[in-house]
Amino acid sequence: MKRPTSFDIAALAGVSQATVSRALSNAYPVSEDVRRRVFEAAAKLNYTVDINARKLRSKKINTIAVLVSEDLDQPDNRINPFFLPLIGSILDYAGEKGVDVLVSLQKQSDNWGVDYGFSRRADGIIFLGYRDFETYRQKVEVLRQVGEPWVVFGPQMSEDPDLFVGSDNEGGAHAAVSHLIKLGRKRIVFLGEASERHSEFFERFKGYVRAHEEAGVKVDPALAIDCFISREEGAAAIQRLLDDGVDFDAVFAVTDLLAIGAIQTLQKRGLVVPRDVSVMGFDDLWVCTCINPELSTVRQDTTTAARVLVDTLIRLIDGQPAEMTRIPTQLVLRESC
Amino acid sequence: MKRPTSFDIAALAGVSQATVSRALSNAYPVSEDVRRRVFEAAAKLNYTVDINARKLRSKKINTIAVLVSEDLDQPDNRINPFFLPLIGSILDYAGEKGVDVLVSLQKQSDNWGVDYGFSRRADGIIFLGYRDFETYRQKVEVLRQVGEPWVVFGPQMSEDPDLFVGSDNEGGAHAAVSHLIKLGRKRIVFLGEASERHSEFFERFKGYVRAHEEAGVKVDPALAIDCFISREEGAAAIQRLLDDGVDFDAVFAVTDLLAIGAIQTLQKRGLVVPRDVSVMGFDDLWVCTCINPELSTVRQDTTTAARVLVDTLIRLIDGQPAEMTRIPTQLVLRESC
DNA sequence: CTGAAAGCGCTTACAG
DNA sequence: CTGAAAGCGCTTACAG
Repeated sequence: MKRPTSFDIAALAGVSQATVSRALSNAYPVSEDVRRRVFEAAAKLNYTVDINARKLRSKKINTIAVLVSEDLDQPDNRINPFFLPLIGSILDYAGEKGVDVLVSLQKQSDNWGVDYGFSRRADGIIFLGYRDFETYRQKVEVLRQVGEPWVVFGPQMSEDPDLFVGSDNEGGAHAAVSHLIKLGRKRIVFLGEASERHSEFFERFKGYVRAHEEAGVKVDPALAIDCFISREEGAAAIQRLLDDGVDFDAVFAVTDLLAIGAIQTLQKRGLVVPRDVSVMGFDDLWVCTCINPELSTVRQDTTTAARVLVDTLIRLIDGQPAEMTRIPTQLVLRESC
Repeated sequence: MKRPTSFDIAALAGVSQATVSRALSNAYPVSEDVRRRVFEAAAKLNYTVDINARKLRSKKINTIAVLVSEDLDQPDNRINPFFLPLIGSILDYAGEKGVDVLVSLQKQSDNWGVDYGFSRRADGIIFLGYRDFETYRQKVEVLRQVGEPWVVFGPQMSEDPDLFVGSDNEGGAHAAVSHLIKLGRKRIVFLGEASERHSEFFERFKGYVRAHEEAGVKVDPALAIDCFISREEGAAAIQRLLDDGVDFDAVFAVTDLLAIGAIQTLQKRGLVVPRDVSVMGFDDLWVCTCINPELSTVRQDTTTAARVLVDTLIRLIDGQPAEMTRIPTQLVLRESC
C-alpha cells in the first residue's frame, strides 16, 4: 500500500495541497471548517507528514545528535553509567521540546561527529564522555569552521569558556573534603586523574587542595593517586597504597566507581568503612545505595544538566550567544563517612 | 556560508551533477579519474550529501528507532539499568552496519512510536522495556496495518511468535532454581510478577516450578510473591515475609534489582547471605559485583540480543521473513548462593 | 484565509 | 561510463 501524500489528503478534504500543509503545520491561519476536514482526512488515511521532505524543504532539521564516547574502562556497558540518567533526561527534555534525538556511540577512531552536522542529520551536537577533550581539539576545529553548533558536558576548554556546561567540580570536591576534615580525617587520599588534560578531575583536585588549605591541613603528595576511572583501577590503587604501608584515614574518589573499588579492597583487607577509613565518591550513581556501607558522595544534577545542555544547544542553533553554565552539586551524606 | 550542493562539486570537478552523485554513492561504475576529481572537490568544499534530500529521493531512510519505555520504577534513571548495555550494543552494531539510530523515551501516554514509522523518520522500530506488552496491543495493531516493521525485546506475544526476540527465560530460571535446590534449599521464594501479562516473568516462574517438580520438591504458593520490579518493592516484599513469619531459605528474584532489595532487607534484619538465605537474581547487571556478597544471577546476553534485534529488524524491513530467536542465558555463580 | 507555482538537493531511469 | 531530465513530498513566498 502506497503512503498517502498531502495531495491525497487535499483531494479527500476538498482543498489545495498547500492548504493541507498549512492546516497540518498549525502555524498559519486556516478556517476552522477546513482545518477539521483536513485533520479528518489525515486521520482516515493514516497520514503523517513525510519528515524528510519537510526537512529538505524547510531547511529545519529539528534534530540533535548526542554523541557518546565509548567508555573503554567499562567494556561490558560501553557507556559510563553516569551518563544513563543524563541521556535519559536529555531524551525526556528533547521529547518535551519536540526535537528528535539521534544517539551514536563514537569510538576513538571514528570520524567523530563531523558527519552528523555536515550531512544535515542534526542541527547540533551534544558531546558526552569526552573527558580528555584536548585530544579532540583538531576535530572540533572543523566543526567550528563550518559553524556547526555543539556543546560538551564536563570538561571546560580554555578556548571556549562560553561553551562550558558542567558541574561545580571544585565546589563539590571542596565540600566533600571539608566534610572529611571536619570528621577529623587528616590523611585523605585523592583518587583520580589530577592532570590538566582532564579538567573535570583537575578541578576536583583543586577543591581537595583548597579544603586542606582552609583547614590548615598539609597536602601530602604521596596521597594523590593518578589512575584511570574504573572500579578495577580504584581497587588496584588502594591495594598498592596498603602494600606500600602508606598511612591514610580517608579516600576522596573523583568517581563513585573508583570509590566502590576502593571500598571493596579495603574490606577485603579487613578494614572497616567508615571506622578505619572514610570513603567519599563523586556523581551519585544509583548504585551508591546498593552497596554496604552506602556511599556518601557529591551529587551531579543530571536533570538540570540535560536541560541546560539542550537549551544551550538550541540557543546556539538559533544563532544566539550561549552562556557558560556551572551546575551546583550537592553533598550527599550516607554511611561511608 | 552557504552549504555546497552537488552542483557546486560538479562545477569544481568539471562533470555533471548526476556524475557527482554516482561517484559519491560508490554504487555505480565511474571512471577512476572522475572519481578522484569528485572526491577532491568534495573534500575541498567540506561537502557531504544532504541526508534529507537523499532520503526523500531514494526512499531509503536507513534509520531505525529505538523506543524505550520510561521506567516508572526507576524515577531517577528513567531507563531500567538493564537496558544500558543493550542500548550500547545496539548503537554499536547499528553503527557498524551504517544505520542511524533515533532513540526516544516513551511515556505511557505517548502516541507511542506510531509517529516514527509513519512520518518516515525510521524504517523500523525496536521496542525496549514493554514488559506488559498486552497493554499496547491496540497501538501495535496500527503498525501492523500499515506494514511498519517492528520488533520487541522481552515479552513473547501469542499473535506473533515469529517476532519474538528474548532470552531463554524458562531455561535460565530452571538452571538457577535447580542450583538452589542442589544446594539443599527447599523453601525458595519466587520474587517477581508471575502473571501472564508479563510473559518474561511468567516464563521464569515456569522454570522455577519445573525445577521443583524435577527435584521432587513441592512448590508452596505462599512463597510466590507478586511485586513490582524495583529494589524498594523487593525489599518491602521480603520484609513482609519476615514479619509474617514465613519460613524460607532462599530467594529467586526475577530481576537483580529485586534481589538487591531482598539482600538489603535480609541483612538489615540480621540474616546472613548466603548462610541463612541464598539469593539469586536475573539479568547480570554490572552492579552484581559491587555489592556484598556479590550476587549470583542468570546472565542475559545483551550483546547477542542487540545483534539479533537489529538483524531481525533489518530483515523485516527488507521484506524477508523473520524467525523467532530465543537467546541462551548463562548461570553466573558468585557469593550470594 | 486560500490556491497556483516554484524549488529544497538529491537519485535514478533513459539515452547515448 | 556520462549527461539531461524528471521527480521524491513537502514549505512558503506571491497573489488574490
